[in-house]
Amino acid sequence: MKFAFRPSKKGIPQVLGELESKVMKEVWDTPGCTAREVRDRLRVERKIAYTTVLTILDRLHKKKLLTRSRKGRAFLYSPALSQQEFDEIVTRDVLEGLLKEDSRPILSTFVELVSADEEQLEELEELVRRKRR
Amino acid sequence: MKFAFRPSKKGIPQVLGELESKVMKEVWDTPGCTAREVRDRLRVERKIAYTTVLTILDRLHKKKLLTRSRKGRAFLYSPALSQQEFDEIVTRDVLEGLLKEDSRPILSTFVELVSADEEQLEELEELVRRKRR
DNA sequence: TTCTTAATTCTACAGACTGTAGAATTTATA
DNA sequence: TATAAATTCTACAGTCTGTAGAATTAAGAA
Repeated sequence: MKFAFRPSKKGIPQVLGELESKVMKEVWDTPGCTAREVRDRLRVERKIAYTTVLTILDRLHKKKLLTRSRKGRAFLYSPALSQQEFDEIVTRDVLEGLLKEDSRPILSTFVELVSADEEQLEELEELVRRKRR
Repeated sequence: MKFAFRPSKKGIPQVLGELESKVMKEVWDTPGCTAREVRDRLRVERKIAYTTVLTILDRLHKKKLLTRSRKGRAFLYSPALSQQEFDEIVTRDVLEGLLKEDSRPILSTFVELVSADEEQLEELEELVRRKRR
């Protein structure tokens, strides 16, 4: 996958557009759904054209985030990855991207941020300990 | 600052465009330089119009990455931040962005990636130890 | 088989970001 | 005050995302 990570956003929109994110969420909630189903569920929130949803589904499919199969004349869309897998890949790519640089300042900034929460720091310590045996 | 981080790139272009990155580098190398100087130095590599360089300098100034003052009829451009400061902010923002999510998987992915290099892992261990007392 | 209609595909435009650069305008100084 | 240098203005292209109408395709009904 090749994406831009927007630190200022929260959740999936750090990586996908707002509407793309909503559509992904619908498909994660209901794998194997049709465009019409997605559109109907988005419609609850606000007015949106059916073809807009189709375009987004198609773009997510081109990005290989959705798979699809035919049922009658409609497509059934499913996630290519679970949200956990997706999150994992994003985290990995972003961290690898950061660690391309001199790792010293990254390590220290990371530890500093993690230290803001005592439990997080303990968790980190434990993880390091386990690796270090 | 508000930026998108592109993990697939390397260095400053993870955050700025290619040309913007080159221009920043020139200004970091020679604080207080003029547009003409930057253009002349970029010219060594490839053909580029003077106004293109001006546009980029102006955009970087609008992004508050460059400051400028007048000298005669020309502007002198200087970095608003050292490259170290810039890198630090990027690292911080990206890590904070990641840590908005459930931190457990991020911690473990981080430790996993860092473990690929024994020295990095030791460094991390030391940093954690220091925080922990 | 042909028709109806749901569904898809095609096309397009807008706004943000980046690269690119000519044209018009301003201004320092000879 | 004229001129050359510098800036500002404007604009277009390509990418990404949001938006949606128009045209086309094809499943299922008659």
